[in-house]
Amino acid sequence: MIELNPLRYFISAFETKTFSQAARENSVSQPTVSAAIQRLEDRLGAALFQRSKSGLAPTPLATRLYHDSLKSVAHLATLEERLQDKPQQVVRVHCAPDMLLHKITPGLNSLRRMTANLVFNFTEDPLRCDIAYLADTCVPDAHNFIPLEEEPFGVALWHMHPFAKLPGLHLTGIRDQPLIHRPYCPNADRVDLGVIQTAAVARAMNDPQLLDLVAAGLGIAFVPLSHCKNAGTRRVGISHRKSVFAAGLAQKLVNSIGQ
Amino acid sequence: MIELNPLRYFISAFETKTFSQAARENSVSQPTVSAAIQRLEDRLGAALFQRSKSGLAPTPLATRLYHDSLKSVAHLATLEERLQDKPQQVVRVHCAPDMLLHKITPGLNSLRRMTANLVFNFTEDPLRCDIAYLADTCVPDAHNFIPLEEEPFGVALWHMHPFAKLPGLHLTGIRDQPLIHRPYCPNADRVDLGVIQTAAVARAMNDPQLLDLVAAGLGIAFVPLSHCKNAGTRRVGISHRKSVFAAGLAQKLVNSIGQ
DNA sequence: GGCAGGGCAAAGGTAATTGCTATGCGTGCT
DNA sequence: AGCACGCATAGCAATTACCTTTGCCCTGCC
Repeated sequence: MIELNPLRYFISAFETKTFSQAARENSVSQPTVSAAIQRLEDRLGAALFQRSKSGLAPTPLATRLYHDSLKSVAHLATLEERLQDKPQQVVRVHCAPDMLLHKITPGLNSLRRMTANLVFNFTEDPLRCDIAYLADTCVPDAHNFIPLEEEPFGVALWHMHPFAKLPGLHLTGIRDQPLIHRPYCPNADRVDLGVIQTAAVARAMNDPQLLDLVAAGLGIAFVPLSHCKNAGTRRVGISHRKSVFAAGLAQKLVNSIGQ
Repeated sequence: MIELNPLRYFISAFETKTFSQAARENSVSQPTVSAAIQRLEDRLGAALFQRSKSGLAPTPLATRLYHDSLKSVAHLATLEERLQDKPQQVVRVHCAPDMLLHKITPGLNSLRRMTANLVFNFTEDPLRCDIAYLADTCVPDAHNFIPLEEEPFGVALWHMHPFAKLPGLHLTGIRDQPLIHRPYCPNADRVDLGVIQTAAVARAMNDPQLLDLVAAGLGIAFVPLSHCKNAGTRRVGISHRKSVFAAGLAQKLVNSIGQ
């Protein structure tokens, strides 16, 4: 009999492609996930993940198992709450325009899977919300915020940009580049303004939009390094900042995401 | 997190209304089922069964839990086999005309719930089948049969029959009663014929049919005691016989049914 | 090239869970 | 009254599930 917990660990691992993240999402240690998935594989007589040097690759069997078990596992995981007539829980989520939602979506996902009758309402208001994902420089005083991590800034470049292949980059080399501004970013003045203002080609309204512009080759932009995953990028040290969460269900999410 | 096994025990208990039968169906001891359901109730903070002196009565909560969890549990219970591409398994079942299917249906049920791609094909042929439910007096020699239990015979009476309220019955009292014959029963000659042949009012083709006739008040019949659960009945000691199962998946079924 | 960080696996120890047997008690049937 | 059956309790054994520590490898950074 395949039990529920191993399947939960597997589902998280399959979605995030890392055992460590799966462990965090399920509030267990990484070896626990390793062992559980090992047992699963032993029992099925075939591998679920290809452990290569650089990350995990799910096998076809894993894909089948995932799609086959997801619904039932999620359903049983929320059985308890459902039977107790829990009222619908609305969680208001705010994601600042200079933050990328995909950083917290795995956490939201696992939270929803474990909670019956849960609805996420996204809001523009960082004050009247249960979870806010924003830079610590714009944390409202009254709120119970939790520091998440620091991340260095870098330069986002079009993947075909000539600089994209350079091993490193100097600020001086950027002077002539068309720059896309981030007026909504609390650190915008510390990054953009100190370098060059004349070559501005656009003023975006949020970072996803901005990254689209970069990816289209319109110009370069100063963004947190983690924002450059999709568009080709090289980094240059400029400053640091912290990302933080608001209270409410936040602690669970922090456990799912932070280290 | 509510695990799978307790839910399986609960589902069996809910269906059969006895913990002991649930234990047999799941190949565990009765205290195990008791404890598991106790834990379930503790966790939910409410009773699932009303333990009265005469049997179990499921609470509304139990009904909700049953319908809510049945599908998911059954789905996950067969995950393993499904992932291993088990071909469809056809199990040919024979139920003799003098046996009542409902005796083995709980076993069939739990077997199907634990097995992926399982189909029961019912057949009239007691030789070419995987499971046969029949009296030991008609067991084919070559087969690997397993004795199930002995059960005494009795007299099936219409529930409004004047005899139905008597504490006991003598064979002499039956002489004048209209009798329904069971020509398909291997012991028919040992029961019917020894008593009276003249008052026969019908010759049924199988026991379910016969019991319908009894329930309609057409007459009385000699049948195994367990056949009289629905129609009002009083018993008279006549003879014993054994019921048995054939090989194949039979052992699992025997565990589910026999003591 | 050297160093730090992150991720996976293996080993050893601990605690909780799950199951069993044995027993007692109350019912119902004979 | 005696017997069979079903549920609950108690005490016990064994598995398991988990954690921490450690080591190794890869990657990214200086």
